[in-house]
Amino acid sequence: MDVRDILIESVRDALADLGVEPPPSTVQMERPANPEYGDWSTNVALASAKAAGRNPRELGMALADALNAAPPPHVTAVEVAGPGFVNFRLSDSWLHDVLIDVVAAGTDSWARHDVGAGETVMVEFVSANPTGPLHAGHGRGACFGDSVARLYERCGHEVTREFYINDRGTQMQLYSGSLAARAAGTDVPEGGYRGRYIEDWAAEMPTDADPFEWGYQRALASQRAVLEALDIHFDSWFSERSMIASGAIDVTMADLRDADAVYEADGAVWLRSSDHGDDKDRVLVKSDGEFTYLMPDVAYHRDKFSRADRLVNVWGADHHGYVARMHAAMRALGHEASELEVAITQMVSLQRGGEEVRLSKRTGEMVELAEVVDEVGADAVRFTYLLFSVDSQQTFDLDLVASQVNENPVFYVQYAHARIHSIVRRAAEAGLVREPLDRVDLSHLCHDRELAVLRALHELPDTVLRACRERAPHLVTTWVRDLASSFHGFYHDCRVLGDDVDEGMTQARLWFVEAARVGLVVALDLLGVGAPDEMWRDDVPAGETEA
RNA sequence: GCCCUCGUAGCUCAGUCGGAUAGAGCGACCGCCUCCUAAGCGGUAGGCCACAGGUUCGAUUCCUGUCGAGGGCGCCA
Repeated sequence: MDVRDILIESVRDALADLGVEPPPSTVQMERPANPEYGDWSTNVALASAKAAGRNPRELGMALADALNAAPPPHVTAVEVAGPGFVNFRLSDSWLHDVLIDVVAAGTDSWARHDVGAGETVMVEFVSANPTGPLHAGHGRGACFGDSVARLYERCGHEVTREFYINDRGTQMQLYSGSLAARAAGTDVPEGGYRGRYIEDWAAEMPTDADPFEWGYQRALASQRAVLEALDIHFDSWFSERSMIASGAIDVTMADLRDADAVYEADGAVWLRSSDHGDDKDRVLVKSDGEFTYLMPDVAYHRDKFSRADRLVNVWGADHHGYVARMHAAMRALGHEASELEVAITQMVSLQRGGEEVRLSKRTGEMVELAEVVDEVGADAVRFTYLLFSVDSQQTFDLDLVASQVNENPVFYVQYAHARIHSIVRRAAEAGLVREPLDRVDLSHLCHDRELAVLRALHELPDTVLRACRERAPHLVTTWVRDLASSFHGFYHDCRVLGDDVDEGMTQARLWFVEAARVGLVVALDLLGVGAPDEMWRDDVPAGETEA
């Protein structure tokens, strides 16, 4: 049982014994930033004083007295501080229990949850038009979406990753028209695509190929390749065109009519989206008989709901205005808005040498995601995209990330893992075998550096849960940087192996190092970043030290 | 005009489901390798948490307003 739950239980029991009415609905138990305030702290006396009609400080004292009279496991002292915080001091043994939990669970189970059991989630992300390569701006949504999917999986959901392909419509026409024009040496059509890749691909295109189909496959192949390079794999690629053939669009329209959610005006068919929270009604079928982009999109989301309990969409900030209308459409079809969650990623601005690079497929100025991956590597790309909250705009300076390889935070974290592996390897070379955990005396682990690592490990399960709930993978990035920092501190100050290290200490630390490894591996996997066993700088060959 | 996100150290950003002394990296300065990889560790300097009100025992965190940055508000996709 987690120490936090133990403490919360004991607080509840003590409050009941003290006759506190009404009992608090929740008891907050957190680890204070300042060590002066103990290892764990609760504000329950402050929070429930008013309802109980008692003075917070006095209530806190009574609570502390009761708890001190019969201390819960690990607790050495309970004190009251400030306006009525009740602070617990624990022996290091609570952290040794954390180590035991971590290594018992291992990389498969530590920080795994079952809150999502029985719920299927479909994460739809990237969904770029098949009219060109993915650019660096798509990278953020790609890495974010995949990591969110990993978080849902870790929390027990059954997850499908889906890529929606807009394989019909105006943009496709312009794209294939541009390819054909380039191939023929004529001017690209008005509003067409002018990127360099158009020239390259037009040159590649066989003369007898259909520019539409060939161009479609070419773009798709390009996008798929770079996603694979980033270790992002979709379970399904959903074609917009397929919904024409399957009649899904017609069925959707019929459903909307049955729900009295559409009407005709000015020769067009309108969705009554303003009945469901949108600013205004939206056109589904134009007066010329063509669909707007919205109609197939609604049909698509309707289809997704037939395949999953919960939908998560990852959209760029330039699409946030469509959230309300899509929610409205889904409500009209009988779904709750809460079943469709739209995560908005703010824009990525790219710089090269401090100069802004504009991203636009139409003007042709772009930086391909594939170039970025080539320059800095997949791990650095993923880690960099997941460094910050997607609620903030991000500036990605290609030169900086490429040139600062040695200062990149991803290497800092991966290096911690490499150091662990190094210790394990040396131990094996020395013929050292870890004894069964129950025969190892963990009380050796009392160094501040060791305790800091164990405290961090205790937080991972909560961090994962919160990162999933808030769809915020950067919380995991922040956590793993913190763990790496604690571990490097340990590595610097504490030795695992050596003639001058007590045997019992070596045994305890071998298990300790295993626990740290579990934390690193779990977190890096959630980010989709590798955990290498060795890392050698280019200028320092393996086995040598720097001059 | 309306909607969304953001405004925290020189720079890039964490922290914000209300808590007790606001953190990291980079940059600057000063230290640490006879020792499991120095892609490492430690220290110094650097903040009216944009601004003004409000709620609260308590606000960087919640609410309102102002200012600033970016993105949206089509019978375009």
